[in-house]
Amino acid sequence: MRIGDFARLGNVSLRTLRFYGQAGLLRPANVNPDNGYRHYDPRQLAQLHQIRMFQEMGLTLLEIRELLRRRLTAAELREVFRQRRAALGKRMQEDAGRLARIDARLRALEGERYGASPEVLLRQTHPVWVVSLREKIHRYEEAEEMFEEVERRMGAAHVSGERAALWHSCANEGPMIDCEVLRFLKQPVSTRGTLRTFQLPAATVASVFHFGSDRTLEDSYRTLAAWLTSSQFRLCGPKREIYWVEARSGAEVESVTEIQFPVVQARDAKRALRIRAA
Amino acid sequence: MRIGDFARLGNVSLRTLRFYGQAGLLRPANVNPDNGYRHYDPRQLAQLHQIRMFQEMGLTLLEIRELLRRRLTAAELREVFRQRRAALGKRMQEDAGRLARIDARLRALEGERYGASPEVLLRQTHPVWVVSLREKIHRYEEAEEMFEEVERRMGAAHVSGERAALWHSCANEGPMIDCEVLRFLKQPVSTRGTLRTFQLPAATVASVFHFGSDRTLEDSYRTLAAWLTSSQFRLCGPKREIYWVEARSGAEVESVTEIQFPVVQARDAKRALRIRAA
DNA sequence: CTTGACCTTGACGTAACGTCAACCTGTAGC
DNA sequence: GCTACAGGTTGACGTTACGTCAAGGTCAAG
Repeated sequence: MRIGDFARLGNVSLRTLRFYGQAGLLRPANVNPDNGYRHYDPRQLAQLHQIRMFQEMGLTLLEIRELLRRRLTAAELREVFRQRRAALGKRMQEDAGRLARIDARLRALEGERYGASPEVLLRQTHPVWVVSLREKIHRYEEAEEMFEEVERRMGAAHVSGERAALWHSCANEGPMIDCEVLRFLKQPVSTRGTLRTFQLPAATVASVFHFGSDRTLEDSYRTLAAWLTSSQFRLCGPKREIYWVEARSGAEVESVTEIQFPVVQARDAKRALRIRAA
Repeated sequence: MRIGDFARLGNVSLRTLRFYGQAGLLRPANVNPDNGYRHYDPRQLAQLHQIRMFQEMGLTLLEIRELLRRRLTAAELREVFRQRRAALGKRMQEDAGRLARIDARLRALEGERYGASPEVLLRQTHPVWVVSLREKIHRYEEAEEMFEEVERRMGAAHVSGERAALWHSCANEGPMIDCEVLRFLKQPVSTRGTLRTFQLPAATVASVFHFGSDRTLEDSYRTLAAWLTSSQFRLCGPKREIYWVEARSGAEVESVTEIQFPVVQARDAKRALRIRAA
């Protein structure tokens, strides 16, 4: 059986078969030494389909080759499949999140009559280690002192990351502001007293970047709030601020502040999704 | 802001930033002509995150570049997202199938005490156009005549694909065998009378390849039946046989027959899966 | 003998970077 | 002024699983 016929039966391209041969996955049963023609045994059809099956499960050709070459024990095989299962499950989880975010952007586009907010990003954050100090304060300016206290108590060595803050409650929600100031860390460190070290969890956040003076920060908050009400997401944790770049007196550096609203899909949105999927 | 700082803030590698620059996606705000150093404006952080967001939705860098370069209308943007949504949905569907098949193989490994059946494949078939003739017959041998009738009535031009058959009921299920013989087609053709043309639907099938005489075909059926009872799948349609290679008298060619059992997950397996996912 | 289908090897392209290698720059400490 | 050394540069090659030429050899039919 020549390569063309074999490829037709196996529903693969000639290139694929030549590639499998070269990769040591599925060599032709014999090769005519005069003209180099590859000849396949019809029995190899089963092998070809086996390879395609493993491939479809997400194994790489290298893994498949090893799997076929060294006769694996049942335990090893099980381990391979379990790993594949886990990876697939993870990807499906992530895809579900991606799908939700795309839906959110689609809905934002529907409500375009207000002139949309292309500057609002909807993304996943990574978990990050932080050291924090939480206090109730009267004015936002007091946060500065809190940062300075954290930095004094930690020493310069450990606090290499950016400043950030969690606003557990804001000025318009009561008489006091519940503020938690953070510094990002590279590794967890041990802390005592009022200083806490923990891993700021990953989250889906709606975020905007604010450039320039803090006096106009309110505008960005309003943008985010407007986005939130028109989306099918709801706030699910304290608002975050990250001070990526801070203006320094003297140097002409503009500050860059990111405002993040951690969000989850509202309950009715999830239900709608499940119906659509079914 | 030099490239290293910008990369740290944006949580990307230097290589990535250089690549984005070269790809015209995100060029440094300015480049020192003396030493070639790239300098980024902190404002570009928002652009970088926007790019990463689109990328995470599954857009290619090329698409993102076009999307950012030509200011798209809301309608065009919506179309892009809708397409992404559809692709993601499709992948999630497929992944669900893959996951089920991996689970099936894992379960097969658990029940290894019987010596497993590594020759049983569990795979997806593609839809394929066929012409068919269905009749009730007494003995399997009569199928041969049915094939000959189909081929006579179709003419050689159209029936270029392999022979195959659907067994709606077999000898052990009643006095008559309900047999539908098929020939694969490249394109649909119009047929009259008892000949039907339709697209054999895609399916998840458990299959084995049988080599050699039909007299031992029963063995392969038994293998598949054993696999089926130990799996959490159940038959969901007529058994299929595909005659990939047919022995010809004279030539020393062994025949190759594939037996396919179309299957779906049993109801309890689906429930178990849903619980595990939740 | 020609035609056309089929086969060969070899080379390059894909997407989004990772990972060297070889070399240049800027700053800090002595 | 010299020396580290951290940080920058370009350039090239590797990754996966093939697709897509290009240039040329082989085989069966008419």
